[in-house]
Amino acid sequence: MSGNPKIRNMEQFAEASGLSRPTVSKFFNDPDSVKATTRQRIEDAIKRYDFRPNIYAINQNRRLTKTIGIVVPYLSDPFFGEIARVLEAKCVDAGYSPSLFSSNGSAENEKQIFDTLRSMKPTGVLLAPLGRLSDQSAVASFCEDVPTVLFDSNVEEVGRAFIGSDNAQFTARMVEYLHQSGEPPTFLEMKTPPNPNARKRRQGYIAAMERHGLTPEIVQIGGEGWALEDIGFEGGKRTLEANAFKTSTVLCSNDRLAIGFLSACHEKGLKVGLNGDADIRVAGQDDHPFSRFTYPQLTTIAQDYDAISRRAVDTLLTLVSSDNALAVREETLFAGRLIKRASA
Amino acid sequence: MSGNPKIRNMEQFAEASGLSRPTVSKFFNDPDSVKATTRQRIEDAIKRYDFRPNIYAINQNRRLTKTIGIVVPYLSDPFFGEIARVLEAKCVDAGYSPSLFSSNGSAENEKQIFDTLRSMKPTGVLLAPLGRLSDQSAVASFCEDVPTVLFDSNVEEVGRAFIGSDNAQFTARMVEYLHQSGEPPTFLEMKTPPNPNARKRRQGYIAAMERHGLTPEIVQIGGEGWALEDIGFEGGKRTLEANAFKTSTVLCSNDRLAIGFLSACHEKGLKVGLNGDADIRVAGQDDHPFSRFTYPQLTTIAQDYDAISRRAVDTLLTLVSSDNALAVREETLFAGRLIKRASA
DNA sequence: TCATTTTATTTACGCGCGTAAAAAAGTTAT
DNA sequence: ATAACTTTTTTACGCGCGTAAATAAAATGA
Repeated sequence: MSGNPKIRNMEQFAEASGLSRPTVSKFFNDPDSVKATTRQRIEDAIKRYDFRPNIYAINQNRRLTKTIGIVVPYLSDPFFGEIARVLEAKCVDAGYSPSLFSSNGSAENEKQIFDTLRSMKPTGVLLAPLGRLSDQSAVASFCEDVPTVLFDSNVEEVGRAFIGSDNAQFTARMVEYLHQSGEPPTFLEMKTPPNPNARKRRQGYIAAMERHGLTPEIVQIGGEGWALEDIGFEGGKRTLEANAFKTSTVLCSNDRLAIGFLSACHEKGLKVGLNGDADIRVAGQDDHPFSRFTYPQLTTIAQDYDAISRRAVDTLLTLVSSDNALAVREETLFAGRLIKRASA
Repeated sequence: MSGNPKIRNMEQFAEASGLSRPTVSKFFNDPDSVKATTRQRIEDAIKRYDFRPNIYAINQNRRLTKTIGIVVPYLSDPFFGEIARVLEAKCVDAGYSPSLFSSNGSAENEKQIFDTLRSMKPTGVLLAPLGRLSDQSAVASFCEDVPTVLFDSNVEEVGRAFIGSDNAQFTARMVEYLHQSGEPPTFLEMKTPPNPNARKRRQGYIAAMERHGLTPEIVQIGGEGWALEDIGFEGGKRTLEANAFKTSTVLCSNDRLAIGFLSACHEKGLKVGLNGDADIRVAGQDDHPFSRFTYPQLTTIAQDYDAISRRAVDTLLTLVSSDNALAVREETLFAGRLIKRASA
């Protein structure tokens, strides 16, 4: 294939394929902008010499960088890993080069990523901010500079659009189910959760309970950071020891907390499940990839990964293709689907 | 801070800070290459104008791109998520800009990433190849073109170095423990595993069993791809139904398989554990982040994440700083640590 | 203080490509 | 075949920076 390795730039490549450099340049910007026969000649030459234009030279001169930044708060979390995977794929499909970053739970990292992204001059950015932990003004000013679509966790009035889950619906649906199938749940959450969805979920829980004429029962546990399973385990253990649950049905703010809490239940010798011989029912929210493999399998509300990521990319693309003219900042919330499994 | 937003390039920045462009350029290449007072003036000016040189113009002209590519086979796998996180941090510490890619289990993606990386002209690349699924010649030719250190899964004779775990030691240690604490294990693995470590682990198992004068018992389950928990669950269920385990101690090729297999055991009503009243003992390998939260908690061998990632980055950096003169391709294998938990 | 060394400036070119304008060549319709 | 259109070529400039060589200025040292 690469018979002649002597091609070092577009000039030489154009010469070797018997065309002028501007024509070749035009092709690389949009293969359909040249005549079909010309295009064929170039594509043949590409195979023959396997030439690729220098991306740095391209990006230096183009206003449209053809690159999209993707930022998630914690890539080791399979939830975000999965989201990132889908987002990447969709960007590639749309002809963009995704560039992936994880702030790893640190606002300092997040700011550094913003700097890097600014200097990359990307077409647009898909950003799942740290939330409460973020440097709010840093996020806001970044979104001013770069066309950004927020996802997963919302920051009011910031970014061109927000795509996420309808957290109020999540908890409402789950409360309804738990209530009907036995007993209304106590809500288990962190006192200072790293993810801003937590607040919406608590509010949703309270609202749902009150709609049913029930008294909300909330247990808040300590801990900081993103080691949510550990926090759920430690906090759950302490709470169980203190006998602080008013009911024997627990709805956790998210699946990772629930996964830790399940461990705490096991440690305390509690049998978790829906059946009559069980001591406690436990439910989560998110349908985390591992929630199918807990024991018992975790009842939860599934986030619509695919819809969220598809819509996020679509929104960003229409945004940047239409001269950034999204009249009004729109928020799209997707409903969750109840996944009944053995834990509740 | 950004009082004067009029600075658009290094020329203007140099003027605004009362210096010449070459001096400023020198500073950005190496802040210590200019006099302390000059450096201070530039650093003040940076804060005042928050100027950052155009990375595309920089990279076009420098041979040393100051960027390092990181490629993993599956980012949604928390194991690789964690490795990637540590690698990224270490690259940043060393003054490089890491660029993260996941081939998501597809050789096609992997090749595309190679192309992207080639055009990025990175200082070096840290690559965990897909292994068996990789286009072997694509991997080899890429490693010819770009200084690459392989990690996690080895490809013979390819790349400048390999850093990974001593898989033979892993299985040997585990077999020894399981043997001494009860009964030697049957080995559970995929018939066609996506990760090449699997082969080494099987061989290690066989060797270890024979060293103890025992007959190796291997159960291979079907399935393709990276949904290892599902594969472990489905295959495990079928195997249990067929009563195919010769012993009631099972060593899984990796933790994710084990996590799925645990679910299969629960579904079949088997009690997993070390105690006398348990039906079966299950162990894994890797110390996957979730193995502490299975029920029962998974006994496993811990990969030394930190040592592997630290060594991988170090090796790459010395490699590229010493004119790529690593005399001989070196392979570094780290031993695993036995983590005794409740499942075995 | 003057000679020596270190550091900064001036000047000038190159990197690989985008892109605009005008001219040339090729294509299609009548 | 001629006019009208489409596509390609020519020419030429610019992007923002690296970098080299010669020169000038500043710091150091005895």
